[in-house]
Amino acid sequence: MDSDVASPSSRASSPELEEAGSPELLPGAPRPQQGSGEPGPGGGTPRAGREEQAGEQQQAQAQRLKVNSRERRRMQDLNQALDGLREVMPYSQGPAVRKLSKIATVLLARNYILTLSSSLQDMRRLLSELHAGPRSHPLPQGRPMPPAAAAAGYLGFRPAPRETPRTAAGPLGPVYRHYSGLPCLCSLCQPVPAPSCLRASK
DNA sequence: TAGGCCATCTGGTCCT
DNA sequence: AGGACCAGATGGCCTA
Repeated sequence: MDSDVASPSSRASSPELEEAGSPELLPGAPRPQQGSGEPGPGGGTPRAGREEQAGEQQQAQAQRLKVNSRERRRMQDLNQALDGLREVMPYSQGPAVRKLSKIATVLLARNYILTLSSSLQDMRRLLSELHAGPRSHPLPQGRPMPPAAAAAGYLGFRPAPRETPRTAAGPLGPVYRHYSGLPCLCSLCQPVPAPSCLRASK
């Protein structure tokens, strides 16, 4: 909830755009990059030609601003969606905890879903076994104990407690922590192919 | 100070 | 033609 959903940006890095006024072409953002320099050096056109050119430039500029604005909005929507995802993720949230990075959020969400699916399957199997034979032992002898408790933990998941038994300084960074009593969701403990950008390289 | 993360701009591509 | 999506580039902020 404390996320930056409402604010235009979560980081101070974003050059505060004047929402209503002139959003584009920020004062401190002269983008000299990419050879998008003036297209026409002015091929000897007289006054009329120059005015026409200026008009075209203005039009192109306006079009650019529009595209930029749309793109900005698109990215903000994406970030909102990510914030929504963070809100339901099992990691401690609060002012003292840094926000999960985007990539960590996505990876964690995937593992979370996988774990929930697995737990759900176990629960269903348990239920069907219970219904099948009332007198029989709910758990076959040789079978490894299903993580029923863990599943229950997930199904009735509460915001993680303060205590953090051990930390994972892995791909998910210092933000994510392992919690006692809950199967780990991080990519260290789950077979999730970590993208190259996350592989420990230093 | 280096590296991580991020927001933004921009050009390209694809789709409607 | 216009919009959505994507990826590369750039520069700012923050932390170890």
